[in-house]
Amino acid sequence: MDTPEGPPPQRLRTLPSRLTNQAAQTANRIVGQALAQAGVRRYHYALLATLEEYGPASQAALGRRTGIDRSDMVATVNDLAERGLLERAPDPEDRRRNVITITGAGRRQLTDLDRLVAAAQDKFLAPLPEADRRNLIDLLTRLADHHGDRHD
Amino acid sequence: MDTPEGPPPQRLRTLPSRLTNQAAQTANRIVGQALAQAGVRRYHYALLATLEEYGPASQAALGRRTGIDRSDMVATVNDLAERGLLERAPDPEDRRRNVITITGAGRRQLTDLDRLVAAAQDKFLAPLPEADRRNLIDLLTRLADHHGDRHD
DNA sequence: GTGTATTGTTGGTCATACCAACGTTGGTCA
DNA sequence: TGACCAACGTTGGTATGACCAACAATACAC
Repeated sequence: MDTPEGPPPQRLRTLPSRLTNQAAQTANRIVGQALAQAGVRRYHYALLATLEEYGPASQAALGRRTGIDRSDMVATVNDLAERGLLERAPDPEDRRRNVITITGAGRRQLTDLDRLVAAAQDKFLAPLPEADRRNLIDLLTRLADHHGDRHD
Repeated sequence: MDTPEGPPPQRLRTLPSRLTNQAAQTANRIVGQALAQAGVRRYHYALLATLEEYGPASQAALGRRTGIDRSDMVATVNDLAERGLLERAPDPEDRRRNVITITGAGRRQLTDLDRLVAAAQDKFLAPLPEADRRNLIDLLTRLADHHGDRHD
């Protein structure tokens, strides 16, 4: 066999949306595999990191910070609560809310995850020297800032 | 109250994999909406573009070029065949294969899609001046080239 | 000829990202 | 005080993309 691959068409080869997607797919594969070593997914990591940085918060507030939908947040909190990585308690000051608090075990788990995620970033960005990495982060940040506020 | 939004945690804010994902999500939303105006999805566009550029090919070959899985290719070809945008015929020279050929209607549709996709790219990259766009494409291409050949 | 590979196809799985609707609760303001 | 409206957690969906395993038919190599 000798035609294992042919290049994708010109039209797609340099299409920014497609390149971005490919990179995201690669990143997700690498980060996903890394997190899987600890038995968690991206949502879990994002939630633990947010809790540790901002302290206890309601599910809705956590959803706003992480970009995770309210309904998906329910399942994510369920998962982590079952493992004792966070606690869900009714908010006495507003009975509509649950207060979500990270536990000691959660913090310890987060430390491990940080290490795994950092290694994954390095693998993802392997071909780029430091200056290019900063450059990429800058460009993507500008895209995120511009599109961030949902102006459709 | 007045904290409708808070920023995501520091840990996530500059995480390359996350920034890449956000950008990809934005791109997919924009491109997806554009293609939806013509009633198609990304796979459909990729397939039509590949057919037009390389001419008739088997489903497996098309899958290799586009990165679409064989099984997903079946459904994609089904969709487009039903609409008369391509034709599926058994290959007389290799009876395992189907030869997929784009039709005149397919070419016309592709012209429209090209226009929609181009506009979507522009919307996606709106905050970046031309030099930065080229820069971004370059960086992402280098990532794709490095990760392209599945070296896990 | 026998065994191996490829092809199209079926029928799944998983993760992410959404949306609509519901009952409960809080807050507004008339 | 009561009527509305908004926010919350929750359930139960949907769509898309990206996979994987298995199968019968066919081609190819030895």
